[in-house]
Amino acid sequence: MRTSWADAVENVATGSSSNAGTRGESERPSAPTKSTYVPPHLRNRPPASESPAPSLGGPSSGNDRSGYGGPTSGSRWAGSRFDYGRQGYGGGGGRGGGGWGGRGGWGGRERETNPFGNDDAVVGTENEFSEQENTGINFDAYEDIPVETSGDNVPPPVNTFAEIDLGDALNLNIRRCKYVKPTPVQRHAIPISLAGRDLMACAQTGSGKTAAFCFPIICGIMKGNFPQRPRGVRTVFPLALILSPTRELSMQIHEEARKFSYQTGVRVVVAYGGAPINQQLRELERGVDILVATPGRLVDLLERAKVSLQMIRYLALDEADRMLDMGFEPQIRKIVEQMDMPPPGERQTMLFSATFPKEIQRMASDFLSNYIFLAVGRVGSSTELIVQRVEFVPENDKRSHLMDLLHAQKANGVQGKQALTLVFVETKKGADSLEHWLYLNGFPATTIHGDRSQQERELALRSFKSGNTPILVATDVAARGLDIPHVAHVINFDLPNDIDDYVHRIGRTGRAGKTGLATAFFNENNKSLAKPLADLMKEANQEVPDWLTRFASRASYGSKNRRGGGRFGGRDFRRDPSYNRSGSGNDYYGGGSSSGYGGGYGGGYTSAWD
DNA sequence: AAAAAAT
Repeated sequence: MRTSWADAVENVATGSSSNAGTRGESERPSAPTKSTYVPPHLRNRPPASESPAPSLGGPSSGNDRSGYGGPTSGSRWAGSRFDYGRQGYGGGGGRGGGGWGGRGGWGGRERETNPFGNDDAVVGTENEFSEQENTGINFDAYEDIPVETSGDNVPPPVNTFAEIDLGDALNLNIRRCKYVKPTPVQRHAIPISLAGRDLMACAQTGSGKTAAFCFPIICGIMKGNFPQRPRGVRTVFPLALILSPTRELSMQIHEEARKFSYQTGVRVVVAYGGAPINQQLRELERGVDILVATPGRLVDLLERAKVSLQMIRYLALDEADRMLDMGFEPQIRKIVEQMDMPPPGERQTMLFSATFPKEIQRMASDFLSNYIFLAVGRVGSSTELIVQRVEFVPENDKRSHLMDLLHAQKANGVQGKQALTLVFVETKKGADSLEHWLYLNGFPATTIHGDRSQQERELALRSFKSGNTPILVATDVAARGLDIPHVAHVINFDLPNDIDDYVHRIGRTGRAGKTGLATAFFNENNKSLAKPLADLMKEANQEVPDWLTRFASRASYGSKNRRGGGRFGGRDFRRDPSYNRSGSGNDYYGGGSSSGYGGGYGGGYTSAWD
């Protein structure tokens, strides 16, 4: 195991007297031991979370679908739940049960862990988990977000969760999550999916889309009557599949989905690379309704015939543009088109993407059936609650400049803890060397990037979230999708080449109703970003320094040729007159660029943030 | 050019 500066620094920060840098995760109090494995998403939980909360829900048997018992008294879903025959060996269900296949759900004596942690502490603790409950949803920022839908017979949006019949169990979890009202993407997407329609949604991270696709899936699985799934074989048959680009994002979706599905009897399992596959296999064999996965690991599982997609009724692709950008298209096509997944029309498919370039359009045509297009405008929080600053910093001055910022930040600490600062750099090597340098200078920093082991990545993220190492140096692995509450300051130590990456990065702050600060170090190497950056800042009512305006006006640094008009990530290309299904390569977004998505963001690309 | 993702 690699010795990490993060470990060393974390120990310093927590006052540990153990030998810096040698104290591995296995020695942490709540860490897994060799005898009892605790999956990543359950580690570091307060002990209270291990037992069901008496105040909410029913007795522990309320999660037990494999027993002989009739409906459990605690669950208001008892009646309907036990009607659809998923509880194994012919319990009280009127449909002559056994439909659960004996291996799904929370079998045997097993108890469902309470994903909310200590329910008694829901109000006003400093517990890091209760802080995460309202993951990044800033409801007030949603009032005037523009939304556009198109397609045949679009179901009308709802204004409250109560208008939708999601069922008592799910409603209770929504309350536990402290969601008071649906976000725009939820208001539109949930009725669409509940109506059984396919959906192509352009929406940003932080718009509440995880719930938007999870609620209908969970609801559908609870209410649905599915054919019996084979048992006694080592292959499992999930009913829903959620694909996402990064491991951390998959973990995060899994954590959220577990909250939404708590005590519904719906079991969510996550599978991603970098973690031992055997533990994930064990989780799968204990039953899975919803599988959350990264593409690589899922392909592995499919090739080993550990997972079959034959029973998939719901497919959700999250951050689809990101997945394409990362070269996952072949794997995604293999999963969706070349394995045993039911074709479009026989499953319900939801495709989420921040942008809508040609490749995504093609994917939408291939994966979706008579879909509804939904575009949600940018979330106000990302631009209005974030103060953006750009400073001209030559390459060689970056470190000392960073030090100045961090010193200033130190003064802003609350409760003896420094405010969380996320520092983005361009390369993995750069991340390590900056972290090392910060460490040498007495700053408690850790780092997250693709060259670190999954264990190190997860440790770094936890350590950052908890405030033990309040400085996180990151590559773009952390740019999108990750929800880290309470990041006070995002520093673009190295600016990205693409304005959308910039937007995603700064979107790590200004979440959950908090204001945020974003500082960027700009120099000659970032010329190409000058114009889009100046435009973006202007539009967000930020102060644009004169020198940046001058850089920007010198324009023509490969002008990005953005289209699509303003506020949306894209538009329904089916509405365009030039669109025809025979597909002559007539590219709505074309702009004459021959470069595809993989060839860098050329003309075929439209930003959600233009 | 870099990053991410299966072993």
